[in-house]
Amino acid sequence: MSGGVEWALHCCVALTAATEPVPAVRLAELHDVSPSYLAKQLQELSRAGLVRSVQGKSGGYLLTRPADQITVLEVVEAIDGPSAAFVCTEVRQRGPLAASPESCTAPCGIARVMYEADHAWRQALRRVTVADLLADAERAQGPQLRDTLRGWLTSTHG
Amino acid sequence: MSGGVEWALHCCVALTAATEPVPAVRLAELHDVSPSYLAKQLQELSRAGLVRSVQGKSGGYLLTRPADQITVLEVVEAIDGPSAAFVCTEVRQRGPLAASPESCTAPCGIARVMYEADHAWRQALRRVTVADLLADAERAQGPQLRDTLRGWLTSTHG
DNA sequence: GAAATCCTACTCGGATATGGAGTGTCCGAGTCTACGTGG
DNA sequence: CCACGTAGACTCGGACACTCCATATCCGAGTAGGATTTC
Repeated sequence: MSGGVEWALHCCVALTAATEPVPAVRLAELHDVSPSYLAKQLQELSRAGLVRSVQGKSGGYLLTRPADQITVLEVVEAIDGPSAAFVCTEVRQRGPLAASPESCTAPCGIARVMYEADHAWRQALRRVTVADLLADAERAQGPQLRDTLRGWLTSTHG
Repeated sequence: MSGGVEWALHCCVALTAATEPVPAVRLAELHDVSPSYLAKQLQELSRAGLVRSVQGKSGGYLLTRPADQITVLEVVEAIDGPSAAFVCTEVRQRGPLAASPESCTAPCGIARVMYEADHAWRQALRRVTVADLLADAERAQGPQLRDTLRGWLTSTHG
């Protein structure tokens, strides 16, 4: 899995506390990561429609939906792509003992197991929203976290 | 996910029907894949203890356990490695609003979601055994598949 | 005929090149803000 | 005092290098089997 997924999720959580657009540079500073690379991730989130980009002097990024309507799965798929990790190359139809094409209408057992596992994985990611992530962080670091975040995001930095 | 996982699984299913060691070259011919690359996958299966290698003139590979005692997860982990896809870099402890180390004894919400999803994925793969895969293939291609495989694997080829 | 020996051929195992995707970076196009100016 | 125009600076967006891992391959170490030779 791409490492940028973690950054993107953290950014979504931070944007939950934002009331005005937050530039990519500020999000990068908040998390102490490479600004130029984070910009790429945010770009992908923008393409996926999860965040809205505002151009101009006081521009930046903003969530397009309430945090409880953005699932972790959506963020992951925005960065890593929506395609499944396993791709069946139809090995059963190759070689000297190849199965007849008409007996291969349904995916083979191997592919089916992989697809089911992939489905279970996605299901687990779909169950959790960005709002849940923020709530968890508040539980660990104190309920004032949201306000602290908002304050830091909106304040002007040297 | 590594594409070799598919090959390895097909090989395990084929080895289910084998009564004597099957060389890597024959398995490659059976599935019409690159012999030298398949050899690497079988080597990893051997390292993981799923198959036993027999050297010498009529050597090859053999399952070390009954097929109903080999889960798909074991094969996947043998090829792709046992480590989880997601690695938490502890972003929460970095930057100007870093969380205090003592409040980070438990994994953060993001990591937890990822680990749970990973667990669900592995659980789904653990439920299915190589024997199940063979049974499924027999259901699709006919019950004589196992004998056909054994015959082809043991016969001498040009 | 049987046993010991040697040779051959075949097997796996690890070390070795290559390609593509992920990683990381940069600069240009676009646009909002703010200031200055004129009425 | 207000409206307008212009300049400026800041933003995102896409195009451009680099690195690392998955892919693909090869050759050497080791061994079982069989043929040969000898008793």
